[in-house]
Amino acid sequence: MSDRCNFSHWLALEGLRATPVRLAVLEILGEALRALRAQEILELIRTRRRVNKVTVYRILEDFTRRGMVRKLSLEGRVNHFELACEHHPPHPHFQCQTCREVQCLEPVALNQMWTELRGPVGNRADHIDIKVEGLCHKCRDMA
Amino acid sequence: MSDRCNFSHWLALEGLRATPVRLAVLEILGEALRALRAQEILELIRTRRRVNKVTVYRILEDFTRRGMVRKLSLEGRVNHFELACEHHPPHPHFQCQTCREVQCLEPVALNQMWTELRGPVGNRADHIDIKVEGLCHKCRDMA
DNA sequence: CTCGAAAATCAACTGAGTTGCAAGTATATT
DNA sequence: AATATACTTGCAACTCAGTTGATTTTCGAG
Repeated sequence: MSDRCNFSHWLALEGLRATPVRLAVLEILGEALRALRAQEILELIRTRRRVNKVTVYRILEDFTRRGMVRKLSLEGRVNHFELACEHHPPHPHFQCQTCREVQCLEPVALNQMWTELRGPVGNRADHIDIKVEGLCHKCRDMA
Repeated sequence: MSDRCNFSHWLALEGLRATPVRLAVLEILGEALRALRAQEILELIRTRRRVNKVTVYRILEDFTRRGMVRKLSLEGRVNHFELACEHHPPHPHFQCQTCREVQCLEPVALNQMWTELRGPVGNRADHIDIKVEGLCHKCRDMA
C-alpha cells in the first residue's frame, strides 16, 4: 500500500503524471490509519518538501472527483480524506465529539439496507455514508 | 407541531424565554418538510421580522446543545438543521450531489447495527448518522 | 532545442460561522 | 413603582478552511 510503484501506476491509469506532490498525498493517505484532514496532509507533505496549500487542495479535489479518495463531511466544516482502493473499501466512521478525531469502523453488510434506504422513487443512490458520534476512549478517560 | 403553545411550553421546560426569534426558529423547523440550512432559516425569519444572523446562529447552537434540534454535517461546509422531537425521530437522510438539497428517509431499524457499529472498545456511541448521496429525481430529469 | 500542455505558485478573495462587547428587554427583589 | 439582576439581541470586526484567477514553472513529445 505504501509502495510508490503502485501509486505511479495508478496515476498513469488515470492519465495523471506521477508528480512528487501527488505521490506524497497518496503515500500519506496509504500509510494513515485514519481519515486525515486536508491540513494534516499538507503539514505532513511539508515535512518532506515545500508545497503550496492550493496545490494540495486541488489534488485532493481532483482525486475525489476521480474516486481515488473519499471525502468525508464530518462535524465542523473540515473535510477528512481517505484512500479509496481495494484495500480500503467504504466503511462507517466514528468521530469523537470532543477531540474530533476520526476512527474507521468495520464495514457492515449494507446491501440489505440499500433498498430500504433508497428513498423517494426516482432518486439514484450512489453512496452510503454512516457516521457514529460519541466519546472516544481517550477523551473518556480524561473526563 | 406548528402549535405555538407547544413550543412555548417546550422552551419553558428548557428554562428559556419564549422570545419571538426562538419561536420563529421552532415554527419554521416544525413546518419544514426537510432539513434547512441556517441561512434558509434566517431568510424565512426575515420575512416576518428584522433579525441579526448572529442571533439565529446562537439560538441554533443552543438548541443543538440541548438536543432540541439536530445538526446535520453534510457536504459543503453548510450545516443543516431539523427539529428533534417525538414527531421527528432520528432518521437517515438523502442528499443530492447536484442541487445539494436534503430529503428525509424513513427510519430503519438501527438497533441491530448499533452493537456492530460500536467500534473500538471503550468508545461511547451517542448518535448514529446515516447519509445517502446520489442524484435526486429533479436533477435526474434535468440531466 | 523548443513548443505546448500540464502542474505548481502567488496573492487576493469568499463566505459560513464566531467572538466580544455594548445596548436592550424581561424577570425578580426591595 | 423603582431598582437590581440576568437574559437576549444587535453590531462590527474577525476567523479560517477552502476557492479563484492569473502567472510562472516543469515536463514530455516532436
